[in-house]
Amino acid sequence: MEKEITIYDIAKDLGVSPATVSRALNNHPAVNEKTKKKIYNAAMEMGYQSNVFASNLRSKRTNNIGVIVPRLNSSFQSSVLAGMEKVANEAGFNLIISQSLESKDKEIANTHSMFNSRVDGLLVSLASNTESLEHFAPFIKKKIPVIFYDRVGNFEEMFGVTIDNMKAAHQATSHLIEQGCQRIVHVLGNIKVNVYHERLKGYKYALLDHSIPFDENLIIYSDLNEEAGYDIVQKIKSIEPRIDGLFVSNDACAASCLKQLKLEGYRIPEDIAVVGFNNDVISRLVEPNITTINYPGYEMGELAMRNLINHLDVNTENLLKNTNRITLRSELIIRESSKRK
Amino acid sequence: MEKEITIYDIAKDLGVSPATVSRALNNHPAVNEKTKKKIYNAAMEMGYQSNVFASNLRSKRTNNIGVIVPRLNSSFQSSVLAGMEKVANEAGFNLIISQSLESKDKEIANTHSMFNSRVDGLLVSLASNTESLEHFAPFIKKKIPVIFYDRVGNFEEMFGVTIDNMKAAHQATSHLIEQGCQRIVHVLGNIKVNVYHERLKGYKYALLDHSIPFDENLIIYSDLNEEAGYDIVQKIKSIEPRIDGLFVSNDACAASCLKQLKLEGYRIPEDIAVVGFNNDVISRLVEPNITTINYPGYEMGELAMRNLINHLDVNTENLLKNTNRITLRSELIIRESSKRK
DNA sequence: ATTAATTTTGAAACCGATTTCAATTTTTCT
DNA sequence: AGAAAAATTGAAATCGGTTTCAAAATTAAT
Repeated sequence: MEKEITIYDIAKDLGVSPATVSRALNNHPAVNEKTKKKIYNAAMEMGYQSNVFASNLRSKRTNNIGVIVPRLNSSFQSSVLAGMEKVANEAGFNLIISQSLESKDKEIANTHSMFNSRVDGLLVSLASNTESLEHFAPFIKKKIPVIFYDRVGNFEEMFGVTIDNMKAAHQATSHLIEQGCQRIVHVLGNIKVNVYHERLKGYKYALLDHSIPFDENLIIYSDLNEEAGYDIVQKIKSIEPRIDGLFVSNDACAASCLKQLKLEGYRIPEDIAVVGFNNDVISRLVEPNITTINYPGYEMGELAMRNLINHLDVNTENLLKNTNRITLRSELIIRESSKRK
Repeated sequence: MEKEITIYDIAKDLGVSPATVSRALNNHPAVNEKTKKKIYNAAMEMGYQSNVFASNLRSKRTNNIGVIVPRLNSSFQSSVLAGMEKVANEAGFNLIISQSLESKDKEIANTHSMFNSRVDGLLVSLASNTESLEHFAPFIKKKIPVIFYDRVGNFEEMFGVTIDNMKAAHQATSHLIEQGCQRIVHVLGNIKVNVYHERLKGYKYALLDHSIPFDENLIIYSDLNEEAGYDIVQKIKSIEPRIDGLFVSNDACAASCLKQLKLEGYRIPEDIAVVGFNNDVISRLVEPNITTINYPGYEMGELAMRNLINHLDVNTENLLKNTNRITLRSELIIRESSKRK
């Protein structure tokens, strides 16, 4: 075990006090420029490395920010993380990332673990079966900021960064109606998740606005993965009267449906017009290209992180009250899968 | 600011010494079971939370493991991270993740930052322009284990978890040859990256083994993103004599090429047989399905992390010498894009 | 009952940087 | 030059667990 260089070593070497060394290295104004230079150089030469533990112990800060995502291996989530990492890195924070794997219990465990490792702030996209936010209470009590993004839950009290899912779904559905669709199937995930809950609402309102009756049979619940297409299309085939529009809450799943529909001989968009969600790479690569909602994951990550970091400055306590929910702009991108001339 | 409960508070409350409290909470054998119970309960009731800073300061461990990836928003990397997170979480470690964005300089900065935050170990997939491993020297000197995965560089000294890229490329190329291809284009990324370097070798050897001359014109360098298809196909069109096989080092890019080739009127696989790499979701969703190499990202993450954690136990120093490079099994998955009856 | 062996416990040093408060040095002003 | 003000510096306490070493308490052995 090598002996580490401490500020005491530097102090002894230069015949000054550890206090001065500490101040110099933190660029404290109350230390003479010459002494500073001297200390910098000595620290350099001796290969000094600040001991974060000791420093954290006093400052009570880790410069670590926790992120809890439902799944790491999701195209959307990894864009979000990329955006977060960029902002955090530039601001000198580290990212501690863990995944809940869509399990409430694992989310709770992760939350505890983040709390114990004393992250300075927490960013969370909720698991699909999370029913309460109790497990975040310790953070609130200690005034450690917690910001939710995307999966913000149906809880009013919390900060969150989302898109307007209702509006987006309304747009998507309206678009299908404008293309002549009258019987539109909506495929979505667990209704407990705000994201799907709101999209369903948007779907319903769009029907209402165009005087199309809502039909419960046209709602299909799914885990939305890339293999779900088969089952979904089987269900679709059995629906009477025939459907002519399909709005899937996720591009990978939409692509899977598209493939299966083509296998079954449906023409897209003539027989069934299809709209996805997310604007994943995949929506641009399958044939026909899938009309989708552009869902700005990277920006969402940047914004959520920037917001969190703002909360960390003690001076900006008022921000806490002013910013309750931030809504990012999303947009419908019309492509071949739904465009009827 | 709330006063935090410390072991001193508990000690005073129960009339024992802080030392005993510390030992009890760490389940040290040299403390009476009854006292332990008593202390556990008191700690519970008082809402005690261990202060990691103080604890780290002595133990010199953070329980944080650093991961540096080229990009977070990559389907492959996020699978790897998912695997790593699972193993780390189960073993009680946190993951600190940062991305190099394929920049050597950012990688160096991230490495420094990880070192300063005193991670217990480091997992790295190198940026494409990294030319030396100097920046990891401080880790080596302090005996902090560093393990590379996937992008391990062309450096012999290092531990690493990879697949046998040469063999995989050999298999892919041989398969195309067996389907009757004679003029096979290989699309790959920066040759400095071991992954592409080795795949090119595999491609060449496969040609050699089937007595097909190597033609420099059939090698196309690309950044392999999902929009690269257009340029690649333009190049392909200009190649004389015509090509009849295409081996792309990445599924997203292969899909992009596939789409573009179809737009240009090529029949797949009759005119050009296509093989990708990675077995990304996308390879199963485009039409025709893309023949590809199954690249076990999740397992690679698990394995790399398990390996790193092993290195952390001081008793297993011998492991260091025994394990130099771990090679994961990969396999060719034959699908319609290359299957000629 | 006495001694030896074993368990438990506590006092105090320690990890390394930060910070308060007072002391010292330097600069400025009459 | 002498006093007052400003700029630097240092001693020592502090953050909260962990650990060493020795003392005290308990159990086992003779």
